[in-house]
Amino acid sequence: MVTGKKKTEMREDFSGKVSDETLRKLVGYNMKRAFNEVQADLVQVLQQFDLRMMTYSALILIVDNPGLRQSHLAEALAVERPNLVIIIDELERRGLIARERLISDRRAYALVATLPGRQLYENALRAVKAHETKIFGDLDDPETLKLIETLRQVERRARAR
Amino acid sequence: MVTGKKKTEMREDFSGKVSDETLRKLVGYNMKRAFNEVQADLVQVLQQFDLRMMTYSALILIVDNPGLRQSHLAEALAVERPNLVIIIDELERRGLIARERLISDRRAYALVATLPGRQLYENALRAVKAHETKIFGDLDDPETLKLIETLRQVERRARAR
DNA sequence: TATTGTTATACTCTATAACTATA
DNA sequence: TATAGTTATAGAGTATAACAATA
Repeated sequence: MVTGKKKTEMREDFSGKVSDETLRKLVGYNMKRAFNEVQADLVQVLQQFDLRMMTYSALILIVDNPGLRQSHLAEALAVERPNLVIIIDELERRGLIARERLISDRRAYALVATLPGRQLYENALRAVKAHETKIFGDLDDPETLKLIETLRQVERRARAR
Repeated sequence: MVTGKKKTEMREDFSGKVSDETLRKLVGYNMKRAFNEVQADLVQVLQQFDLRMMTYSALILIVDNPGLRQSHLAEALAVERPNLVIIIDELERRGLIARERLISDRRAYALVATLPGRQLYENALRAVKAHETKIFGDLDDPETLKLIETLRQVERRARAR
């Protein structure tokens, strides 16, 4: 061996200098690592409101779209219907939303937010925006808007696989 | 009501036009949705090689860093040690890598890729790069490099929470 | 027959505590 | 006493099949 080092000695020289160049050249890997960190911070923010990411996303869509059905909510959030049931159960049990039977189609529910639900929406949104500003910078900056645009384009292109 | 529509009628008008403006203004939500789609495509690509995302990431680092220890690999991949064990088990069982005891510290293993492991690395990497080019465009383009740089910056800022 | 919401279930990913063997 | 790897386990998140009520 040219370096003069023995094989077994070489194999111990990895204290903190592992090469991850190959992985770091892949966009997907960097997306995963970045999102994991963002998510870890967001989870802590939402914990203060006793919300998880999916329960909060659902609450937002229900407040913004009063009366929508579970099936439409599931589609909008890209969640399977069975998984949405427990999310809605939790929001309803906490009195943040209500299931109202439709007269025109008695199979379906119209989902509506309660006053406490709308208040929690506002308070949590303020905290989430602060969290996002901390990580991404001003949310109205051209650079942030460009990032969102890029991500949406990536989503579309990956969806059209 | 000004529109003249009854409440219950309004609550059915949600066929495909759910407003998700609030969520779509949040960078994190767009990251999640984009990554979910990218991941779904990547999973299919790796399935052809009987690899999952974590087994493939681990294989890459072992090939690129012959002799590294499991603890260093776990740290580099941001995976808890117990979860890495089953990943390494699988790679070893398939003859893609080997655990070699260190003489200097008989608690630790040096992880090394086998020839089949290095060959699978090459073949899978070719497929993964094709998948990434399909979704992100040319991987050497300034725009792609900029996206990676942005993601890494986001990762650092979120980590420094 | 088809659809809405539901139940049951299973599989993956991830996180923690405690053990063993070595240091 | 501390560290490397391991075991067991539990919690999320997600996916599918099958059912009851209704269309």
